[in-house]
Amino acid sequence: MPELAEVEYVARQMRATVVGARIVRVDIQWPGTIAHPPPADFAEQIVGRTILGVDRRAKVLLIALSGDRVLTVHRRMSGNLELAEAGETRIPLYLRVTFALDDGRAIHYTDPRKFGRMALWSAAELPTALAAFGPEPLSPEFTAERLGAILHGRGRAIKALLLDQTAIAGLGNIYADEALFQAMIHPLRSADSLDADEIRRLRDAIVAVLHTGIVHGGTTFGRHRGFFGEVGTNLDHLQIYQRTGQPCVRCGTPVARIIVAQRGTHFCPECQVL
DNA sequence: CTATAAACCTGCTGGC
DNA sequence: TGCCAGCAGGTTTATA
Repeated sequence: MPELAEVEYVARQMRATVVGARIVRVDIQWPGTIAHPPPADFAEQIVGRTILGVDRRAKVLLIALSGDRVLTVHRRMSGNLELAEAGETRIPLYLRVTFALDDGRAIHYTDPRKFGRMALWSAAELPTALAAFGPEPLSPEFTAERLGAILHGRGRAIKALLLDQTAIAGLGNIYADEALFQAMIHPLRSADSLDADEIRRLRDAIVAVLHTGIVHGGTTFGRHRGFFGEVGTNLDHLQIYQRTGQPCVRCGTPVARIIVAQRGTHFCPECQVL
């Protein structure tokens, strides 16, 4: 599923390939994808604008357009952005939105489950649209001290807090499980029960698993694809997620699975004790 | 503040 | 072999 690492990887690919191109047509195959403004206005307000940059906040892709507009894309569960080269006429399965570029190429947004959402904002509106997110885990401000302040006084399970986008931005089910395993912390531990050493380990583990994910083009467990349609290979580097019953890579104990915050949660009962 | 559930969707898996 | 219930999970909204 597209979490921070998957979105960041595609943002970098797009930055290198479509910045400078002008969008000459927007076709909306499934209007439900467009959250704001109404689909007809969305298309009309984008046509003619040039892509100036591509960035990311949390799991949201930010495409800066000329005229002080920003196109936001949240892929949710199954959305993908893929480049179609000039002359490519094949229409991909589950196509929801198409952005035709002035050089004949196109950006295809596919999304089988239709959970993903796009919106167009003025540069002035953008901060409000993104206001609820917590700190970026890959930014310099995400120190052990900062994480400690986030956990302080919170009685929730640490895994539930890691998934809370207003606490920390960008972690999803895969990388939350991986970070907790690497830091050797049980997912049901109360957030404010972590000591200073555990907080430091968790901070370092979060940064490490995200960097690993980005380097390998993201985790393709379900449908994630890169901008060129390629699969991410980070699945080969996961140590705990979806390994229920298999031996723990650290101690050999079978990996356990429980439900935390309504999510399948994988951990080693020997390395991660309550 | 916290927990829980439902809703949004559809492909896929497992049980019978 | 074929059918179908149930699962998967990011986010929002509602309820307790």
